[in-house]
Amino acid sequence: MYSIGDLSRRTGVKIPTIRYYEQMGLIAAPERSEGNQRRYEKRELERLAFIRHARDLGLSIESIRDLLALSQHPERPCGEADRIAKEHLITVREKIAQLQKLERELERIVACNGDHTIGDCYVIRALADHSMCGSDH
Amino acid sequence: MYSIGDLSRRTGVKIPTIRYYEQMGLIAAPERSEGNQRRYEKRELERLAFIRHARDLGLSIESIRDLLALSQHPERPCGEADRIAKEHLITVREKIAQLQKLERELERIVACNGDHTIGDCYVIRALADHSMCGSDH
DNA sequence: CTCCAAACCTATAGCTTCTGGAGCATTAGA
DNA sequence: TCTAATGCTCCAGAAGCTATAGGTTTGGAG
Repeated sequence: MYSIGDLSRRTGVKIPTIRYYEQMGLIAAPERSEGNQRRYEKRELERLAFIRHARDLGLSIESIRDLLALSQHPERPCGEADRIAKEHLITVREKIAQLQKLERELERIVACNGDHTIGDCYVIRALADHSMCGSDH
Repeated sequence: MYSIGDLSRRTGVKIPTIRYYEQMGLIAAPERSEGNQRRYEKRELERLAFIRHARDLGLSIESIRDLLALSQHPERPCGEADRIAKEHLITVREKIAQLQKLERELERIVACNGDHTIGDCYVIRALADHSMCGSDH
């Protein structure tokens, strides 16, 4: 039996976050001690570790909820779990591409040395005038 | 004189967002018509375009507030504006690196074909068991 | 057994950056 | 003059937590 603090230390999920997950229905309400404190079993530790890992990978609470539901049915084909992961991979790649565009633009903007005045600062001018942009964001 | 709708169409910033920016102090409360509707001048259109552009680049409201304050003092040296942009470039690069790590891990996870059952699905197993990860996130 | 600090409880509010709706007022054009 | 489009304020919600206040329980030391 683990207290909520044990669970937190073992998974790296903060205590209020564990309670939040319970409220959101990601983990079931656990047993309570006589004094009304949460007492968890190993099963719940594993489930929380699963959630933690998936969150680290950037999956949404919704996706995780779906994956958890799927994992309750080991006999079903796993195409759906695959689809969720693949879909997420696509959004991760899109984010990377977008950030790289921003990186290029920021590099251009930052090319100023900071040794002149705001009046002719490239940072300020670039932000004020979109037409100076190379890309089409 | 532009109505809030004109401003919205010209900058691509949604109407409630414009009102939100006013509330947050990013743009000044404009003149009002006799019937209490907002009436903007060209100056405010430019300021909003500046904000829009900076938001597109992912700058926080706080950073934008700083840049706007700086742009009010064209005589000052622009090192500060530079610093903000450079700092942002660093965080953008960090985000890219992190997402690329996730990309690699997801690629590994997704290598399954979806033609078997949840019980032995790599997606589910990989999420349940952190030790299967290559990287150290 | 008693005591006390650490850990736990609930409830609520706040963070960030908007977005949307309800219910009513104004404006612009036919 | 009429009416559709647009605008107003206020409030709630989304995501995913985090923090605070004010109180209770637990576990170990003496």
